[in-house]
Amino acid sequence: MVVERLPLYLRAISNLTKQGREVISSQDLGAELHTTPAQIRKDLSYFGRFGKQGRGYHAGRLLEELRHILQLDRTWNVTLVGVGRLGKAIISYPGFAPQGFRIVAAFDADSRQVGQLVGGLTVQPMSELERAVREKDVSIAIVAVPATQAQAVIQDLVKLGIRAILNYAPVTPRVPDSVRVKAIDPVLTLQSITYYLRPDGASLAGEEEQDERTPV
Amino acid sequence: MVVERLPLYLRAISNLTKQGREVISSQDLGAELHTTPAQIRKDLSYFGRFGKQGRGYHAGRLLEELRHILQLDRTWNVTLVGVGRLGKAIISYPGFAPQGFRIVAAFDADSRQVGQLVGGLTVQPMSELERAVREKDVSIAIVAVPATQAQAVIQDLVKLGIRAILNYAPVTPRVPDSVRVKAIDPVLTLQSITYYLRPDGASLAGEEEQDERTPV
DNA sequence: CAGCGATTGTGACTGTGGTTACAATCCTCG
DNA sequence: CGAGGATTGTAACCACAGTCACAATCGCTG
Ligand SMILES: NC(=O)c1ccc[n+]([C@@H]2O[C@H](COP(=O)([O-])OP(=O)(O)OC[C@H]3O[C@@H](n4cnc5c(N)ncnc54)[C@H](O)[C@@H]3O)[C@@H](O)[C@H]2O)c1
Ligand SMILES: NC(=O)c1ccc[n+]([C@@H]2O[C@H](COP(=O)([O-])OP(=O)(O)OC[C@H]3O[C@@H](n4cnc5c(N)ncnc54)[C@H](O)[C@@H]3O)[C@@H](O)[C@H]2O)c1
Repeated sequence: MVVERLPLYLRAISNLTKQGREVISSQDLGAELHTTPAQIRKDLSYFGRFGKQGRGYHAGRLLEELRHILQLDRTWNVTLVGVGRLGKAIISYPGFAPQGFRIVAAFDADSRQVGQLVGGLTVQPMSELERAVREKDVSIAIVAVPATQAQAVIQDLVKLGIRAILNYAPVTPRVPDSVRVKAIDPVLTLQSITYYLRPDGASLAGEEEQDERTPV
Repeated sequence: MVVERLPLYLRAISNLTKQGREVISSQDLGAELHTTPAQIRKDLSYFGRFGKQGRGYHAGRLLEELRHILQLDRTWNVTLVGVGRLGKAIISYPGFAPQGFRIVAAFDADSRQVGQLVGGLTVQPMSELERAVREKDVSIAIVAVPATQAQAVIQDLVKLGIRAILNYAPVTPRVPDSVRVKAIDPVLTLQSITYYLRPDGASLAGEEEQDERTPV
């Protein structure tokens, strides 16, 4: 949970730095991210003491520390499997590289996709996957194949030694515990959002709006 | 947290149903979703008693109940703002409609995008946004504009009465408490994933691997 | 250099989410 | 129709993430 927030902090600090800020307080960060300063201090203190009382955190220093904690002080090679509509948007997304994630190879099972040049990369056939993972030291894969293919593709990736997967397919794949899988699924997200979209903003869940509990 | 899992249950039950299953136990669901049966029972019991001891849950019944809880027993009209590379992939994604999310209008500020036909929708100029939201009863918006524009666009959407936003832009926008915002950001996701990608799988965080706590 | 305002780091507390264990209940089958 | 196996629902328990409050510390200023 903490770890999921650190990238958010990273982004906020980065933004404030670009605005010329040198020193940043937990208040500043809290305001930027819409959370409480205490939360931020607690999170950071979990990894070390980076601030100065009465002053705040030195932006550059904190950036570096967070990058180090998250292992973002290096480059990560990423491979993409499934270069359909979504895959194409992902490849040509310029947001990965500046953060140290380089998509170094893209693969598709469809021969009509193979050979295409997308975002500076030539789409390769699946038969080349193994070599690429090995030679290019890839440890992260982005999966953007149809749901029916996802489990099989992911299984292959795991066999090749991939250690983390960003999965766009609407499935919950089975992987060894050693492999981290994170899913991105807009439908699931929308499906939970609607829960809160009640006319009155009322809640459900067993009528717990009765604050006086009637003892049996 | 519970609410975020329900869509997962929904999907799993739906899958099992398609495989012909009529009755589903918490075990089955747990196996499918890679969680514990107890977790699932607890979650469900929070909203009511849907199962039968010794048997399990009736798939159809449970599906309906979950849909009702999440307010998915209706159609939701959605609008998309920002029809760039990502926006185009989203519009033409066939996964929304079957779950009751209909993208009924798409908007872009760039006149070169306006008028284009994408996935059965004609891209409209921003000036038409207000009318569409009003006339088509849109309460959810998907935002896929550049980061620099996101806050402004979202502010406008909120003013028009949008109650939920699925935000793809890498910013944490400020919105009133009444508006739900969920972000989808693959970079943030990758940035937290790398934390766990240590060679040995070791953890960091103040060396808490010492299980014997030395009392002060 | 003392006093002051600001801000951190953290101990203590709180609440909530998750796990465990089991009584209650149900279906089936002989 | 009774026994047995299966499975739920939940009470009791546990753990931990988040909140609160404050002493400790810092830089600045006069
Ligand atoms: N388009 C979106 O906005 C969107 C959003 C969320 C999730 N998704 C999911 O992402 C995935 C891809 O979506 P899309 O719209 O790009 O679909 P798509 O059909 O356009 O692309 C899928 C690509 O995967 C390739 N493929 C199929 N089987 C393969 C295999 N075994 N190995 C390698 N490549 C294979 C296909 O040739 C195709 O190019 C789907 O699972 C979809 O549900 C898409
Ligand atoms: N492409 C991806 O895979 C991807 C992944 C994650 C996040 N994102 C984010 O999604 C957003 C869009 O990404 P993209 O790759 O589609 O970029 P893009 O530049 O291809 O598309 C952005 C679109 O938004 C339009 N736009 C700009 N300002 C606008 C405004 N004020 N109102 C309405 N429309 C406006 C532009 O005309 C353009 O068509 C960005 O914030 C990006 O960071 C993209």
